[in-house]
Amino acid sequence: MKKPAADIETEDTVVSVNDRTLRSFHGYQMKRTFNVIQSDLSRTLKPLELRMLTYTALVLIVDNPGLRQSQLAEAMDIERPNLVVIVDELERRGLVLRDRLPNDRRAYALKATAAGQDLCKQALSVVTAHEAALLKGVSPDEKAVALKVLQAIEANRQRDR
Amino acid sequence: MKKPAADIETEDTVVSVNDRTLRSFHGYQMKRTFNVIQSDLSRTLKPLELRMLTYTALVLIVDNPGLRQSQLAEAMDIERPNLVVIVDELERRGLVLRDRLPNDRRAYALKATAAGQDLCKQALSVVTAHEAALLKGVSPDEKAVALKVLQAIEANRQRDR
DNA sequence: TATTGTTATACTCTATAACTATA
DNA sequence: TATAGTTATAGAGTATAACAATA
Repeated sequence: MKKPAADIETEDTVVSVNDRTLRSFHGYQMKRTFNVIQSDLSRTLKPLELRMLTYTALVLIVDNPGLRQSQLAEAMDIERPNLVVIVDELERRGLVLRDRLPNDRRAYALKATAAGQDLCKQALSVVTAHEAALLKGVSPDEKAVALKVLQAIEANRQRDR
Repeated sequence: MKKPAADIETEDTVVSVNDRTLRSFHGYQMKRTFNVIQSDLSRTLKPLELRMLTYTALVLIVDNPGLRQSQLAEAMDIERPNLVVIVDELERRGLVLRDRLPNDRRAYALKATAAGQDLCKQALSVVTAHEAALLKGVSPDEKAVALKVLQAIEANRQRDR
């Protein structure tokens, strides 16, 4: 069983890593937490044969029919080339369709099939339950503040300098 | 220039992705935010030839001399095999040493060299400045709540089920 | 037997350049 | 020329099994 990083106990010493330096290094906690979310969510979605990326893409397509791939990539904050294989996978499984836009034959209008909508609904329910479990003991107010901080960090992103 | 995911504007439509489903999917925002931290931090550390993982390992070794590799891996929440190459890199650059423990010849006691301590100090200062920039507009209270939430998520981790 | 560090390996995610077809 | 999607590719992070040395 793993122990929290704050104090690592060994048979004869206690190594405190939660000191001056790392207390101020939020990236450290962010990474640990993201690891937890990523691995727990992967396990949660595994029975549905979805990963975090394919799940996110599916939800976005279901909720935004007609979305272009480049819009979807932007919404997911990934590069367009990396989205191609994700949409490929969803399309191969019959969950989404690539329709051509009538007015711009370069782009696709992404749409979920009935199967895709169905799987999305199932996935949504297990993910919601999973997140509720992870956020147990956290009040709605605290959740809201945390989300606001995450969004602030994203807004403060330093671009291309 | 990228736009926020909440509303994706195109020439003739506005696709809202910030709806019922994704508002409740915190992993989505976590991932976006972690991407920002990861890529910004990589750029910040690049002049020092450090990455997030090598930086974290170096800080932990500097602050916890004598740490074993398995303890360090646990503190960083990564698997032991993945830590080996990280310590290899730091050792090759003369930043840390692998001393043998006298009472357990299987394990190493990790220690930072003078050069390692020096680089750690430099890295710490650029990372601190970088985090301050990312957290601009966020109050200390909000920061504290966010950190608490992250730690709660980690504590609620679902293991091996 | 169990643990520390290691090797090898596979999979996923990320990032960039260059191509095609359309605009 | 610019944009949408694609291909190819490289790099980084993560996870597991199996091994040697030591406990």
